[in-house]
Amino acid sequence: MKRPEERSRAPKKVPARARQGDAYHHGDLRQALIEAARALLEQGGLEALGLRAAARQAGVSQAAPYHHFADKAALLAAVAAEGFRELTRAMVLRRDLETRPLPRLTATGIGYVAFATANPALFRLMFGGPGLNLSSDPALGPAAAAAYEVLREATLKVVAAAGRDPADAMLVSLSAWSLVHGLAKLIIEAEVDPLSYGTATPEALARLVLGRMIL
Amino acid sequence: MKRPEERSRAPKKVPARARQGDAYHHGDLRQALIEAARALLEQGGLEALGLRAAARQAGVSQAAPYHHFADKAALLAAVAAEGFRELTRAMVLRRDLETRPLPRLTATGIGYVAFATANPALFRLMFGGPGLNLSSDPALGPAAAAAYEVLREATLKVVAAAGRDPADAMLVSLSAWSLVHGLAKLIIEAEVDPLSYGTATPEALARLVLGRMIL
DNA sequence: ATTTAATCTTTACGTCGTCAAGATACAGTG
DNA sequence: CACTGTATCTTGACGACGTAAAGATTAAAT
Repeated sequence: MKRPEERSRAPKKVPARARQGDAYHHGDLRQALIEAARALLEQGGLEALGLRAAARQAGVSQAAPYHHFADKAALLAAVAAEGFRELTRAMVLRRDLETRPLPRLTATGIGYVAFATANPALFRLMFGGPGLNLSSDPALGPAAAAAYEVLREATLKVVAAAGRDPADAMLVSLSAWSLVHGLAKLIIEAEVDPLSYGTATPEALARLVLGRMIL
Repeated sequence: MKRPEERSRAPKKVPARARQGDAYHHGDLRQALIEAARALLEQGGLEALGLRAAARQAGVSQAAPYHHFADKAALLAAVAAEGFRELTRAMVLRRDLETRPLPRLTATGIGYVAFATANPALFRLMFGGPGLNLSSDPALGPAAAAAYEVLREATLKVVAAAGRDPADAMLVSLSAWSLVHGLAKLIIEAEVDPLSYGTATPEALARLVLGRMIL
């Protein structure tokens, strides 16, 4: 009984079928567990997400997940990594609606906040889930770095277009990241209400805050 | 057996002594539990903090805490509330070293980041501990609001001194809060290393980022 | 067709949050 | 001072969780 960390995970020689009558071998339990975890996350928040609950939701015994994930943290990391990829998509999607550097940066930031507020439990998991840090899982760090890279690149272009010292770009990126991350977290955790600021949606509030941002 | 939520908590008619030989009645178990929780938090992080563990640390049986806290979330809320009061002190302390409005605001923000990075587990608990939201406990929301008030007041003064529209103050406050909160969270969770920015301490990095802040 | 390896199940252990029932000590009344 | 109520603490138990070990079942390779 080989344990997941020692198994080759890349080629995986997929069984080419996932026939339904097969009660024993599931087909792709790994993905099913990730999806089950996502569903639990959206319905009951972080506390509702557990290994046994995910196994139940996937219609499988409680110990089955251990053939696909080393432990609970590994499942959470897989879900979080998927979250970071979705966050990246959310930012890129909005960024590409604009052409000039500054609006592109602003749109990227709005995408960040929009994703976070639309998926609060997932966002919470991504940053500081239980037993989870960005360097724990080998796939999690890169996924997070890719997301940040979108923000970093956008600020870099703005700094260049503004004729600023490129050496400042790193700090500007960090500031921008801090601003959008903090705003997202505050809306989620501290229950900052967009309505209190005369805006209907979190995106609109993000637009207001980011509009005040000066390099 | 009255339950804590129905008990009068204010006057409390303190037993006037906490003699040591008394193995049964503890003296002030409530405070002892809070302190035990704080110790667990600092040593083992959020996951190490549990009702049973706190009871063990306080040298008391597993069910004893239920005479002082309705459930686990109530204990966490008490610890978090204390955290918010300490955060407030940390900000006020640094703010009062300055006299001009803008440096006072900057110092307040640096205090925020310094406190968060010095007490990462506590800060995590304060914003989004398990089963904890700022409106769950009747004492938690006010403690958090008091902390924010320090930041809000500092930005208000700066906005006034700069001759800006006071109506903007709310948004400026939110932006400042977002910036320091995001920076603190990123240092804690995303492992942003101050050394990568040529600074030795989180405070120094905060000073750099906040130095870029323009109203 | 036989073997090997991967996947899934059952059973079990220790820990956790929580509850119910009982023991113990304090506080105020007569 | 004795009595009584009430707050506090203990023991014991229940169900849920993460995890491990050992066995059953199926797929893939020889």
